[in-house]
Amino acid sequence: MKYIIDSNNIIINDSSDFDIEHILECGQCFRFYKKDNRDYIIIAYSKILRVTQDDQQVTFHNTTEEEFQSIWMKYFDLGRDYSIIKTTLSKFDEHLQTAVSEKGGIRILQQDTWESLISFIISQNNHISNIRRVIERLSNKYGTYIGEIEDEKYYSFPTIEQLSIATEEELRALKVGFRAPYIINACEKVANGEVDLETVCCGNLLEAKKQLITIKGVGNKVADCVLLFGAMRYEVFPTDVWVKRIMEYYYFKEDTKIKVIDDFAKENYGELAGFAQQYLFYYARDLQIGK
DNA sequence: AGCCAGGCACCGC
DNA sequence: GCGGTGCATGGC
Repeated sequence: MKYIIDSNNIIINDSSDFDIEHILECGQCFRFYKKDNRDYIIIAYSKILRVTQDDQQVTFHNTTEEEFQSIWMKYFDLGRDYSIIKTTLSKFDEHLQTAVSEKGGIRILQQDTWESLISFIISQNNHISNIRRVIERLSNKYGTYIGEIEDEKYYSFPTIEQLSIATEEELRALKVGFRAPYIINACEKVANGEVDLETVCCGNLLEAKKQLITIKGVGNKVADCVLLFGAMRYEVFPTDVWVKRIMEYYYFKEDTKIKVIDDFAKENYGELAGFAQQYLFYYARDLQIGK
């Protein structure tokens, strides 16, 4: 995607496949702050970025070309042509076509694998607003101070080493609830190499998933989220309550096992299953479909 | 007040 | 292997 440099800002003029609200509010990431309509502060890779958008353009504030190329191009997946993905998915059926049309500004962020692992452990049986608050508390306590905007201080997501010092009592004090031992177990298994993030990220997919679900508190769905949102494994189809509901509502017309939905998605959407999932999830949740 | 949330571990069968 | 239940917390 082409960009232009305007003093301290980087600007994109073609935003047909980029909507900062869709990208952030679609449930894939948790470390952002809405300052105004289509005006967000994002924390990722130990950096703070402000993004604003209007009808003409997207502006990435106060960043350099070097930082933009090395971090944000990748983070926002700007090297990928989403118009092809959307066209392909729209051809499958009218429901997917509607979801893609309504939520066409979604892009799947290339987030950090470790941060995704902990974040989606926290996400289980939880509301997105609460997930975000818990992750913010974790970052404030165990992460590194990375700067401030308008008197608000921001902290990076804790590294494995930083989070490994946390005790169960401390974590419970941050209101992670029953997930406290899960986080500790994730720290242990990643630190001692039983779970190799390099494998999760770039190795054999089945081996990656096998390793992930050895962690207490990581089952099929959390593993799939880590693989999709933290490891660019676009062939996985995380099926949560919302995806289950919309798939039952549109396709199966009855209570359906997750395995059946998963197989259906893989067979139909193939390499694009992860993208399909995200359009469907955001669309369904926004409209409360099937609830 | 009771139900639910981007589920999972644990238990009984 | 499969289905039921409890789980911390907060919002509605």
